[in-house]
Amino acid sequence: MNLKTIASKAGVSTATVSNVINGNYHKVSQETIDRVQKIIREMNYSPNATARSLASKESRIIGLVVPNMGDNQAMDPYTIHMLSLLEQAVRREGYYLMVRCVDRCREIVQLVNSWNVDGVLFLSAYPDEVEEIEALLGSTPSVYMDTYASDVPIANIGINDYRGGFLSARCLLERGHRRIAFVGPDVNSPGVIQQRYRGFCDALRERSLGLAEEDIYQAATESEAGVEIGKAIARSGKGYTAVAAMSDTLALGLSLGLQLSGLNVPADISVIGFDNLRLCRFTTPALTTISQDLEEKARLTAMHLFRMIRKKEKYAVNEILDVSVVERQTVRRV
Amino acid sequence: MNLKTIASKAGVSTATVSNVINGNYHKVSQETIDRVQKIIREMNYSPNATARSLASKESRIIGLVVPNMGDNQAMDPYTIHMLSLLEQAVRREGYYLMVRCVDRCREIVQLVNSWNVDGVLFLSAYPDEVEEIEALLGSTPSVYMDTYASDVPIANIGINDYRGGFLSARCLLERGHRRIAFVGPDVNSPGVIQQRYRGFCDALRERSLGLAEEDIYQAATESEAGVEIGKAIARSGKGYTAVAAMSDTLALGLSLGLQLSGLNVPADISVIGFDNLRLCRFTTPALTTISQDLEEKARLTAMHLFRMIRKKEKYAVNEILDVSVVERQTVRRV
DNA sequence: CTGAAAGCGCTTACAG
DNA sequence: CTGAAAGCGCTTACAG
Repeated sequence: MNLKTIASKAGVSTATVSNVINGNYHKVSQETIDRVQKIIREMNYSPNATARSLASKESRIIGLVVPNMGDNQAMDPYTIHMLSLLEQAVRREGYYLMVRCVDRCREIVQLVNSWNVDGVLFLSAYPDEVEEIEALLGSTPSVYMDTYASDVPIANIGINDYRGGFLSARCLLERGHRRIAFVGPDVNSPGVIQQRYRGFCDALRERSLGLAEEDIYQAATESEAGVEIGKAIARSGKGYTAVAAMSDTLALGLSLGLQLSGLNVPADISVIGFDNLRLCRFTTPALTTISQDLEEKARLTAMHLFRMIRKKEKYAVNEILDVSVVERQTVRRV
Repeated sequence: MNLKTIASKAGVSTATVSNVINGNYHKVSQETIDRVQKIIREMNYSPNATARSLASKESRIIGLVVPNMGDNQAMDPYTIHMLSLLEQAVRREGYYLMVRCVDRCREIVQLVNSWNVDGVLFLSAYPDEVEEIEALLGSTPSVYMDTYASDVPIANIGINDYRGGFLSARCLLERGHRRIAFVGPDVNSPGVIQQRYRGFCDALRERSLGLAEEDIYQAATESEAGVEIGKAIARSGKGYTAVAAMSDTLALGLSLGLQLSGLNVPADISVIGFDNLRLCRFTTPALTTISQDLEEKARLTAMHLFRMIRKKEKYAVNEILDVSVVERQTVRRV
């Protein structure tokens, strides 16, 4: 059941069997190849990846780092959808996916050191930890998603968050909304949300409008948090006609909170989401949202990682995908 | 950066360092322990898992097998939610999670052989492949979810599917529905759906009703498939007053299909789902469904696996969790 | 084209 | 309590 067994059955050395297994055909005669392969098939042999990895310093493992995950946290639909797309991509290349949820990205040290991972994918990272992570990773290929780290040369695949925020506001403005609430995670820490926020404000500014401090409702991206905010908005007495949420999950929670407070969406108040998750189409009313192309994002991310692995060379790149408004039923004209 | 380095810095043998790392404290004096640990910390050393695994035949890797996944398929919300719960459980125990999506479960051979995984979790398996899988796995601990394989002694954590189906029908019957459509994957192959189907039929039978062949609509669990079925049901002219879907995702798609065809849920037709995914609460109208406790299911599954690992012994067990009706807004009284 | 041998970084009896 | 040494199952120069 190991190389040695195969080698002796075939009457060759382990080196030769190894060469056959690894496709180094130019080092082996055709008849030896055939004989060895036949025996491997007959014995249903599959090489021990652990030994292989130890000897070759490669592992065929891709580490997937899911950040912002405390001990008792489950993944949100966006994360989970992306995970599933990346798993597919990794599987197609014949690699293994090791998923690691962490609170902060630097907790991956062990994953990388221990398992000789061939590459690491970050579902997102904070700008201020990227430098440390890269130092840690050394020459191990890595690709980040949605990471704004202008000072460190990394491979990043993201979307045009600024424009997403801009379109979100413009969609509401064009439909006559003026009293708008903005709901999302912290707009003050650099990253995805801050960019969306800036775009959002700039669109308002074009119409000589602004976003007051009190019109910004801070919430994590889970739907549960959205419910509370929805209620708060309903009883705020601020006369909002629309709410812009920075994620679809948040938007769904918001809508529920608003409805529980007696407001009808969109008759009384409009809601716009962000991401265009699949479930947006299946709610009633269907959620109007800013669409990003998750499939393409996953595809590009995997593509760059495997290109680095094949080239045996890391490189920096910054691919920014476009976004667009998907109009459904939760934003009405006032 | 390896054991040897640490050993020489500490002036001891690699065996001693190894003992310290592995907590075999009874084999080492306290002062040696302290000295070695200090150096390990100073050098920020973390052992090579690959070498460790090769030497010890353990890996700290848990394989998670996600079945029914073709090459271009993404995971559905149920799968994905469960994955996230299991990842959490595995992480808490200090293990690594290797996710493997497969079409049929037997494709895991490589995973298991190659990586010396310490345990395998199956998100579900077909009864007819369980025996083969178990032969393959040998003494490697394994726990299945939602698997009906009465002839092979395995550890299985499931829910009372029969009762779930029964409750689904009874909920509709009690509210006066008589013309009911049943929507779900194949009821003819043994497993989860067949059990639900049987329970469903038995509840109808109690009222001297039955389910005609033509009232059974077969569909995969994705929402997209549901949309088409919803349309088909709307134009069937069969006068259904209610539809029972065997998954929430299917129910959401169904609702959309019905609405696109001009039927209002629940005014014109009622819908009941199955699973009680989180998103049921956030749709309008909120989905009435059969609830299963995913958290508990994940917890029990992980618990049994790690118990086997610690005991170094596989055992058979069949834990069946209860289900219940969660009434929301999609089923009305007629 | 083929094989003997060293080495990857650990763990684990075993002897002392 | 400690260490020398074999071994886990591969890969990879290197010599022939």
